[in-house]
Amino acid sequence: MIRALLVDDHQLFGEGVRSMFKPNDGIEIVKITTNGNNVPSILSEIEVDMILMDISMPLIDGVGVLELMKSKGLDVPVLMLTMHQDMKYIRRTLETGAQGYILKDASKAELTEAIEKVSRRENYFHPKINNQIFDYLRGNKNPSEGNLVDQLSDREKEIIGCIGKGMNSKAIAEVLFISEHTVKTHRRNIMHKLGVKNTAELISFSMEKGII
Amino acid sequence: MIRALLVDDHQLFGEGVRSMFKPNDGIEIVKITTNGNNVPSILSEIEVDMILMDISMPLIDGVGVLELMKSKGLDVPVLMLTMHQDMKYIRRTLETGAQGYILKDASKAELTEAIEKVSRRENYFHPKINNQIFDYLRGNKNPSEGNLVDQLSDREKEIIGCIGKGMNSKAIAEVLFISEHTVKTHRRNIMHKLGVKNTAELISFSMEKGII
DNA sequence: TTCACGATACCACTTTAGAGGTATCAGCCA
DNA sequence: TGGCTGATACCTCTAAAGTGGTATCGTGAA
Repeated sequence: MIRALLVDDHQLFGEGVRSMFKPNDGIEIVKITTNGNNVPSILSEIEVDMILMDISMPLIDGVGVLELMKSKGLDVPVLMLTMHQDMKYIRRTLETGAQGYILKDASKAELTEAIEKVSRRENYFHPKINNQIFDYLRGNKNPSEGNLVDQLSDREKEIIGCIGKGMNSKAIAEVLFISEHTVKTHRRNIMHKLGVKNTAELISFSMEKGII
Repeated sequence: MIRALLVDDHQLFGEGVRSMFKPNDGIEIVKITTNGNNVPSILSEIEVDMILMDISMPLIDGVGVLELMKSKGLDVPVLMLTMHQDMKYIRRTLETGAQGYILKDASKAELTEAIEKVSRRENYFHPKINNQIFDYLRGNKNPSEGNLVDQLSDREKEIIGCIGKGMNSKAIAEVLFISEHTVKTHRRNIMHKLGVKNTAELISFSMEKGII
């Protein structure tokens, strides 16, 4: 019996997956948490063979939880679970050391296979994203290109959020209690880091990446 | 026993929800489809008491399915199921006649209550969005404000797409073989129609609405 | 057949964004 | 300690966006 911890902010999804596995499937979701920050304390209390983790979550995202685990020396194989069939997410995941990647539109059979493999510390990639993985491994050996988002500071993400709401530099300066010059400097740095030409591209990029 | 049809492109979620309901819950997911276009033919084959429908789906979105059902005179109560705690989605849903709205981070108990109510043709709104609903009903009795997106012409949507790619007015003019002046006029009209202040807000609004 | 509307185009003007710099200061890590 | 980085701030200048108009032309609906 493979004991799994499920980390997902969507209660329905979590409970659904839990009740999907019957005893003879060889898999049991022993615990569900909707807050990734709880993962370390849960791992200290109960023993699990692998973690099924959603990538996009409000308090701390899946990649954040992976990093948190790493920093605490917790070494449990992780299968990332997400809706985003998006190379940008997959890159971030691979770079932080997830064991596998599966889409939420996978079937039960695929999920079962993925959980089994990951619990044995084998890699699993959902067929739909395999090609993207190969492309990734072939091209771009340059890690600096991969996780553009991680290069952003919290302040910069905050600024992006304001821009997305339609605020101009002056308005942002007022709510953040900083100078308009500073806001403009931040905007410039952000655009340079993300490699975008203008505000429009910045916003569409940021929304795709999930920064907003 | 309430017989429900589930429309969701995420197989795992669907199978999860299906196996979550035991016979004594009084609810049975009798059919799952990942393609909303199949709903009319399914309804002609099997009888269901209500439909559980995801809003954001690739081929045809939840609102599209509702409209499709309406056009075919199919009258089955629909509970919309989504991750978006976003008034913009809720408006579209209500305007096309959904019976209820529940978030994917709801609990099983909440989902059960929602399904029961909707199957009896009562309205259900997830507690988290109740306040938003009330605000909506209080203000804005003006239906023309609701579906801003529909007011956009195809040309205007095309322009929005270009802006989202980071193109400026000049570049857009070149690829569309029109004058830069014309592009600027379109931008102005678009922003006026959508009620946004600047490009940043235009893009974030458009991406939320799914125009891009 | 008017009439409304979308697509097109132009002018003049103000505001904002964007790009080129430079610089200080606090915190963190080797 | 010394270097790196993020947050802050300022200056200058150009390019672009945004705002105020007006106007023609075709198409499809009333």
